[in-house]
Amino acid sequence: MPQDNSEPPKRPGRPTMREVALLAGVAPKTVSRVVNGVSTVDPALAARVRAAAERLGYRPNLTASSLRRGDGRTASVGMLVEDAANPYSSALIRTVENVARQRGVLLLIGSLDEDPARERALAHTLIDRRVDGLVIVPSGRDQSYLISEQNAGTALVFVDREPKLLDADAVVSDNRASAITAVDHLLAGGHRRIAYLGDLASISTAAQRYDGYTHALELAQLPVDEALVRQGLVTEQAAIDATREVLALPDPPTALFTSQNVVTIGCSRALRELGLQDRVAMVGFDDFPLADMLRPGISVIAQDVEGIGRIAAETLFRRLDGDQSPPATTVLPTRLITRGSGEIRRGEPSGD
Amino acid sequence: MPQDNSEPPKRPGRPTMREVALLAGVAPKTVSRVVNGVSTVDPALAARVRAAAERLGYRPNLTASSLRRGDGRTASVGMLVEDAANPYSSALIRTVENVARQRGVLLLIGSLDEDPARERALAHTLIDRRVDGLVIVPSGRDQSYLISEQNAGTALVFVDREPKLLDADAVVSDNRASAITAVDHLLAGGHRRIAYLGDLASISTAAQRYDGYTHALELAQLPVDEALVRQGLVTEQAAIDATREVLALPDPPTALFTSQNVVTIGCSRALRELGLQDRVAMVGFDDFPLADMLRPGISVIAQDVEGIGRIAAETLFRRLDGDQSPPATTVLPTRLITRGSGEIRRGEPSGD
DNA sequence: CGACTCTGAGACAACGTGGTCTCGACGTCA
DNA sequence: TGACGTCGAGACCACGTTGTCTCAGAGTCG
Repeated sequence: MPQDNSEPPKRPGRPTMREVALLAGVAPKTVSRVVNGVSTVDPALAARVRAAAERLGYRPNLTASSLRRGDGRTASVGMLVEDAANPYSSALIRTVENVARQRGVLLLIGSLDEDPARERALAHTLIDRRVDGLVIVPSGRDQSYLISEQNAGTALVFVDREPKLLDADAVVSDNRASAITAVDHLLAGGHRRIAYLGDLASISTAAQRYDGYTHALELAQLPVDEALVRQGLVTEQAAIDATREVLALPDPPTALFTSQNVVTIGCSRALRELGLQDRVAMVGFDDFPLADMLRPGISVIAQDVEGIGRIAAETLFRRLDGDQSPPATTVLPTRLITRGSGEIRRGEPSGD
Repeated sequence: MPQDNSEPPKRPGRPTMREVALLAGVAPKTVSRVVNGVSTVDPALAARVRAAAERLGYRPNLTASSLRRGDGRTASVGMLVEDAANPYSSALIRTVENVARQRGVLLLIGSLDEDPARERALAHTLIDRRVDGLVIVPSGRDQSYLISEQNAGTALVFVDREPKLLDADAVVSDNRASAITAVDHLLAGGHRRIAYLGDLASISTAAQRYDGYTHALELAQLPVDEALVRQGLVTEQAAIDATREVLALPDPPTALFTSQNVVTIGCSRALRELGLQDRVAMVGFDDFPLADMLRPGISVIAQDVEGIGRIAAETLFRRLDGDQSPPATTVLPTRLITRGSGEIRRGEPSGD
């Protein structure tokens, strides 16, 4: 029977089911039933329990609950991205979050900064917290360390880059084909000397984009001039420097293909500084905010980030719901968005 | 003693301490000691335990651990922001993550989309997972629902906006003074009709910025013309429409003060469409990527987002380390960044 | 050499919860 | 009316871990 003294609980720490049970005059198990909405509880009893819980400020302990529960699910999912602050990663996080929220699942996030050691360390920390699944944009070249986790029932979905030495679901863009599209677009503008500016060649997507670049040139029966290829550009400043250097060559490129966000922005900055933004064509990989507001607008290969995130999340939850089909890679198409910078023809300044 | 059959564990689920103990021929408690690096364990025994753990692919269960541990800490912190995808929120997340990582603490994140109901719901979900602390950019006007959690020992730090009906630490920018700085800057350019374009007046920071706007005008002995004030602009499109409307007035403003990111970008877009970007001055609140690459560059009041995030995280962990001093609000200064748009003088197009 | 301390490892219980089983009360029907 | 089924609530224990206590064996010292 509920007491009627109205002081708040003075004991430090949090009230437990036992205390609620004591106050309501029932067994802890009955409190458990009420909290979990089991329908066989007498409505009057349930009301008493709820009142007691309310009075004590009781909150169920999901940690204990998931420990005891049969399936051991924690209703949380880990997400490892390159850098939570960059637009691509944060858009991905938000999209996965949207899907997860509908299931009452929370996201644990971590940034890897392209560091394979951190990938392993953070993945393990997440696993030690028994997340139900992991969404990973991998930094390393070997995910075999996750095999035992996969066997133990942790759902794994890779995003942007496929897992290595591990058979798991992945959701990626068609990097090679998209790079070919970009370079073809520049070739159609009459360009014959097209530079490639990209980040670490060790990143598989970067490698695929470079592969597309060389392939497109070969198809056009053009040589790949090593002098026009600059890789390993990690910072905006590196991209700026590289752009200056290739444009200072005796026979400079008339167009640039940039393999990634940060590089694109750096190149764009360099072109502006040199006053060449209307004379040198540029197509970048990855869209970014305000790309349309620059003059000229920056033409890009846009990935379907929301689609990628949504499908990744859906794939993950399908696995958690018991889908046993063999792991598969979903390849999403990209889109060439023409805004001006990519439509500058050889020898003709943009009319913008 | 370790066995030497080398098959991987076939049992479904994850190996536990007991199984490691069994394989190593020790008591579970000894495994616990080894895992936790207790130094009193015989090195040879510890090595045997580690080998057994390795062979089984054992990973400690932090869920169970934190349940049993005296302090009940989970080494995780919840973070509720407006929208994980927006640059301000994602920068904040990343900064807090950096501090948290040094302590091996993980971040659980949630987006509120300015929905007070979601704030409460997500805060409770995080509490049910027994996060050690919460970093919140609040959406609602009442955080008293957190009082019991605060009493129960959950550390709380509010960011960007102070808590209401709750006494807790906060880290904010000086919104009112910064708005005055912005408006003064426009007044110094000779402007007398300055529009205010802002988002929901119900958001405390927006209200403070508006307050600064009116105050600056009053100090200059100028009237606040209601026709030049547009609030509740939540989307970029709303900002575009509002900009068009105020500029279509019989006596249009010659300068705009925009209270927030999305609004600033919308206004900037509208000015461009109208061809007025070099004639109408603009200062925005909150910096954003590429603001310097537009023509003219967008002058802004920049918050010290990294400072805010870092101090918020440090304050949180100081509380978790036992700091009992009364809750305090840390106010961080902002910085006016002049890039062109705010330096357009009345009646003179920018020379940019 | 016996009583002492000290050290390292194990036995035991408990953290907060939910699965399982039990049991009393009640209703039903022959 | 008595045997049986049903149903709601509690007793009991286990989930994986660690705090506490115990204890065997080694070391120490008068």
